[in-house]
Amino acid sequence: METEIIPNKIKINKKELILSEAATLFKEKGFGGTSMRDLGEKVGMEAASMYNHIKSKNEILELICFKIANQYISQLQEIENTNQSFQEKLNAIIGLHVQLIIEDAASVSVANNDWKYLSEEKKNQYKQIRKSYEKSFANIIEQGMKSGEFKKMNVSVALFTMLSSLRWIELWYKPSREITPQELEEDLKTLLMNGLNN
Amino acid sequence: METEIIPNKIKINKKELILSEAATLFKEKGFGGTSMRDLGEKVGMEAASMYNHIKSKNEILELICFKIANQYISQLQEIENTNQSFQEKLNAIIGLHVQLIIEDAASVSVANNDWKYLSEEKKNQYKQIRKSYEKSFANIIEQGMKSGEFKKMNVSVALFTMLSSLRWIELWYKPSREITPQELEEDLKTLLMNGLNN
DNA sequence: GTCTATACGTCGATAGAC
DNA sequence: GTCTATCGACGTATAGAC
Repeated sequence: METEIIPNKIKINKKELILSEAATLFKEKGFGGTSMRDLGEKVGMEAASMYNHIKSKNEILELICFKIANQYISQLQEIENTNQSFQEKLNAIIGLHVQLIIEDAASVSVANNDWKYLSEEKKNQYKQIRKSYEKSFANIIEQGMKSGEFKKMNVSVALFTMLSSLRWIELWYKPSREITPQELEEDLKTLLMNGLNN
Repeated sequence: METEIIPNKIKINKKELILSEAATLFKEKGFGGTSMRDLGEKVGMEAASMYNHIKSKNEILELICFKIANQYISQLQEIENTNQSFQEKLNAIIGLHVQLIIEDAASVSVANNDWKYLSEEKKNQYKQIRKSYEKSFANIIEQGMKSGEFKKMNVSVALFTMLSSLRWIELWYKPSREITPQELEEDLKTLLMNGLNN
């Protein structure tokens, strides 16, 4: 392991550097719009040299997408296994999304937008993971409707409205915005749980 | 004009056919993932032959993106110029998005996702149009907050939450879904204006 | 492990016959 | 207006020197 610690900054190895720069570029220009030569330039390496660290351009995409997918899955499971009310669970999910986006906006963006460029096999795997995430999420909503905590409506409409309300953050949030992550999270919870109407 | 009417089906000319098939393919595989040869196959024509109808692959993208952008802009202006309450105006905007997506989901998807592949000049034009749309939308939200109709919160958070809540429909809605456009619109209005909580 | 050179495919687009 | 043939650019990836 060549990882070493430098004051206030974790120095990452070449492979991690490639993945990190790739996420930034894919977010900006899309997977198809980013060439290995573009990426090499950012990494400070000829395109050919990167093949000593990764197997293919597609492997980069896979590593990014599945890293994010696994984070969402594992954290959702933790939320599911608590004894909170359904309302509290939904609030926790909103917090989870805000947190993951703020931690690594570029990778989340790639997972959300460029997964369709995965190989057929990996794409199917990815879709299955996503589906299972949506199913768990939908279950919480549905149970909350049955318990009377939530309004009764089409569960898919509620699910996808919440999911996409959480996705735009990745496109919009920058540390320079005049809003803290805490305020962002607060407003989102208010809006989704109680609506805009006064 | 070689357009002619066939019972229950409007026969469109070659250029419109190319644009329509392109929107479907771009939505499915992305602009970068779709080759002119792919498109030619769907249209029933060699790739080279399409250049008798369009100037370039990029022109196809421009025509799709600006057609949609102009529809949103002009219809938003109509809503702005009415004497409704701000709440009613927001409801009308929700209805506008549902309607445009149901009319032409593929083109809306392309305008939302592939605009970044526009030429530098056209991309700037597009971003400006989008910005002006967002500004008008934000004004309605802000005025409603001032009038006391809406809860006071960060206007951008409210704006982008609403906008992205309306975007997922394009990815999800199919006529085969067990929900009518009317029910979809109704649930969206309830959720965004009054929240999920009971 | 990084480089240069390059193989080899596919891309958008054009030329010119019909 | 459609075709076949093809150009030149650029894509990913590999080979082999250092």
